[in-house]
Amino acid sequence: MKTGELARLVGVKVETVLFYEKVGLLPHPSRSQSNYREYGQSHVARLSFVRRARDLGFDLKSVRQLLTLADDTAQPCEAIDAIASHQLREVERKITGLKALKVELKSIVGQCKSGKVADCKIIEALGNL
Amino acid sequence: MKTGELARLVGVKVETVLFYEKVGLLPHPSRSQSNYREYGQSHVARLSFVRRARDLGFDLKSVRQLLTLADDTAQPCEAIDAIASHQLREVERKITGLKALKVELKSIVGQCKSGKVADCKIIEALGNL
DNA sequence: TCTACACCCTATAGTTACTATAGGGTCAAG
DNA sequence: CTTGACCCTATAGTAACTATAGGGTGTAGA
Repeated sequence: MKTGELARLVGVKVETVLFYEKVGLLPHPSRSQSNYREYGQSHVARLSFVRRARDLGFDLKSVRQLLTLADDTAQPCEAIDAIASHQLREVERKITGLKALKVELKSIVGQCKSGKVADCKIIEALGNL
Repeated sequence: MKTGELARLVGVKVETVLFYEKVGLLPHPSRSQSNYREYGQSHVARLSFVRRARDLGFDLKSVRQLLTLADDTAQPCEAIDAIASHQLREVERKITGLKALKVELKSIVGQCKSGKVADCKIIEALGNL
């Protein structure tokens, strides 16, 4: 299949497919006479892997590591687990941060709907502290 | 005070101060004979406001809007409230997404610490689905 | 007085993970 | 035979800084 079909199949944009190829996450496919890329099932699998990892919040560097590790099937998978664990901790850290943020925003919002900016609690909260 | 002192005072890098000036979030300060920037209390307040808003997750566009609105103290502050409410909804949306992520990552992590990559549940989970 | 060092200046490039644009070729249908 | 949907490459833009290069300034110690 060509680029557009692969992209549709996996649910990414054509440009993203090209981008992943450029940065080495997707192998260079063979080309047709007219220089069109020709992808097979292995490319579908690889691209899906990348997307799924990205959706789980792994950055491209981690995805690259995971792909490298995944290709060496005889190795123990502690390194893979370490990357995933790290990612889990990162997600937990982000949630904690955002929850604190939410509390602060909640205490601000709705405080001065009918007031003038001069007495706005939001501006006050941002100005002080 | 000069750039380094302002930066230290508010807890940002010198480069960030210069960046905020360049993009119009901080007004151009006056200059000394030797062309050094000279900041006063108003700059400290403005920079603190920007940082605090950024820490609450507002993007620079929103910060710009808030600053513009804050400068017109006679206006009703509904517009300000709207921006903050939107930000609150965004934060809640992100938390929801990250929580789902966390559940998935948790179900993966620790599944195959002592196995080989060939049987790695993490790689499996990323490959399928 | 010299000079070392911390600080200031400008302008430009790099970061992440794409997304968009420009300026072209290819291919099947009407 | 031309319109439209698709493909190609290369380059620039996005957010919000961060880092670098290549220079000037100001002051404290030898």
